[in-house]
Amino acid sequence: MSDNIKNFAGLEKQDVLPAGFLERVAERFKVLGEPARLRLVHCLMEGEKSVGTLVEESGLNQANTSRHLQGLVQAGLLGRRKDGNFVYYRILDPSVFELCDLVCRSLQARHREEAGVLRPE
Amino acid sequence: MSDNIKNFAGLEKQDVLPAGFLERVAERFKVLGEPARLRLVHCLMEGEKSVGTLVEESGLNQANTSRHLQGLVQAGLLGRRKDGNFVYYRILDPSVFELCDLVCRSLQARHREEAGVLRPE
DNA sequence: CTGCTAAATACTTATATAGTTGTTTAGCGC
DNA sequence: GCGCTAAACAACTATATAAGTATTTAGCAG
Repeated sequence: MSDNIKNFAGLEKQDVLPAGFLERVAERFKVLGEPARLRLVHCLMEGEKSVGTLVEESGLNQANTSRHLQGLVQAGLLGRRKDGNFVYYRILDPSVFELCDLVCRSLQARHREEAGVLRPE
Repeated sequence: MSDNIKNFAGLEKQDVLPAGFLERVAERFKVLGEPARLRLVHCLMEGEKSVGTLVEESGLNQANTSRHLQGLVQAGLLGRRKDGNFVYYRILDPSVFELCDLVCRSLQARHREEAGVLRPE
């Protein structure tokens, strides 16, 4: 509720954005802007899981699963743990929960507005 | 802090996600996952502005500005108002503020972790 | 009507990336 | 060593989209 919420975390309006700043923020959004990766994140909300498990639950094939998981790790959202023949992934950055939650609520609100007062479809 | 924050806004873990649900969430993230659009959003955090003003302030050319603004409108994030020869855009969905704020804080936290205690690069 | 300006659109090129398939690497048991 | 499995990687295709340029549309003033 402070007024810096109207800007980018703590930066005043008149501040020039640091070089590459928007690019890094965009990178975060971008990695979540893909249904496949979002699906993996959703699966991992139940806790740490192996790649094989994620393949089963997500419906993605093995190669896609692996690559998307890497993207999420690179973005700092997931953590990776190797145990013998298996590799386990988990959500590292708790902001993921809040980000998804925020978007969902916003979409629900918009949906309600569009539908007037009531109407599931 | 409720436990549905660990999922997608109000959905229980065992719930099957509605068809197209992840796609719509991803769409939201995707539209913010572009530095140019993020820059426009940042400009608009000061308030409603015309396309021309946004062209000046963002450094994007006129065509790109116009097209990116359209994407943001379609996603429901911006509102559009036409007045005579000018078109004014404004932020419609307040969740944008919180989303950007969240990502920024998360990036800052990560940056601090990576740097140990101190070290700009 | 003729200019003039603001914004949107059309068209092109270039790039990025998701998906598929097949192969390779790494770790286990024997 | 061999066989088996899990995960990562490579190579390719297809698609999406950002950027640039040029054009068109819309509204104003005269």
